[in-house]
Amino acid sequence: MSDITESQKMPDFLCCVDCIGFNLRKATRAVTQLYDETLRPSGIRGTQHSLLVVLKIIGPVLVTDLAEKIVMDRTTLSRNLEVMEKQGLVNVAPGEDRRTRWVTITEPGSAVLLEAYPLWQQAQAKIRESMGEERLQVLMADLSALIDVSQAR
Amino acid sequence: MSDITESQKMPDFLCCVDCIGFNLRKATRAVTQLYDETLRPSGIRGTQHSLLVVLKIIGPVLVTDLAEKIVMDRTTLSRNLEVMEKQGLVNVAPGEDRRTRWVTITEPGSAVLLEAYPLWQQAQAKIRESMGEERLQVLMADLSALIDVSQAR
DNA sequence: TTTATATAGGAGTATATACACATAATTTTA
DNA sequence: TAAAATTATGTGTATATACTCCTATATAAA
Repeated sequence: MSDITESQKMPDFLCCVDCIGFNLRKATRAVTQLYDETLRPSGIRGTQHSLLVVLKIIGPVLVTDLAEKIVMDRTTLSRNLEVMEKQGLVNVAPGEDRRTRWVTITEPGSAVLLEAYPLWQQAQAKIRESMGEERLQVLMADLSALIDVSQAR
Repeated sequence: MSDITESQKMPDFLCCVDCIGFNLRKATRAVTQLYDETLRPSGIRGTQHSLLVVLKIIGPVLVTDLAEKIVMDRTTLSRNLEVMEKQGLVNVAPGEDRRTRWVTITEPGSAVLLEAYPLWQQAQAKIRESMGEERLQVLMADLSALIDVSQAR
């Protein structure tokens, strides 16, 4: 067998099905669907729920700061906030520095969040009870580590 | 303190930042960006790369079967395939059962996949070397378990 | 103080995602 | 075999995602 033949051999790509990104996206699709479905009676999705939660805890906050906090592209966050502002869930208002926008959860937003709470608990409990507490703690730490290595430049 | 006051107390939502869905999406955004950025010279994204890999290994395959295999909504897959067909990466052709469509990776699709291989390896290695092999094995198993519990009805 | 640079955000475009509904073809049932 | 049920897929609509380019504003430098 010649070296040329050896070096030109087509890989079988079997190892590529272990792609971290692929498997993360796959799991995220399934899990997001569970949360979305469970949250449906509240009228908001998982993404919106998470955004309201963060705003409730750390808001008011600037768009760019919020984006960095939740590891979301600034423009993605802007588009998401646009929808939620139309729905009356959040308020986006210019600051003293007129380049900036302060994002705040509204009173209706807080009400929806409260209404969604038992629903969110239900989805969260389903996973928690199946996976177990310790396993989830490890998973959370690993997800955090994935963010760190992915953002390391 | 009365029972009514107690029961009406607003939760602080701090526990909600441990939402599995939220943290999964957060990590997926970061990791997907790493793969997308690394794959950029090949002209395809992580999602498309994964799709080509699966097609290379198990194709030709019907749309619905492929969707189930990769835990993706059938209509989402259709939309993604539409783009990739326009780019000449895949072929979608009707089967004998005229309701069905067989999806196949094309010759150009295979070529792109081969070109993307070292790039994908680079992104994968970066994460692998940072996280370690055993930790990743556990993570993969946990992601798989998340899919199972999320889809359990 | 004018100019250069940096920062915050928006707009255009494109892919990724999925639900509700519709259609066409096949299979099952009466 | 004709009607009913099932199956495979497509369409309309909406949110989620992010890159590139652009504008407005503020800060630093000359």
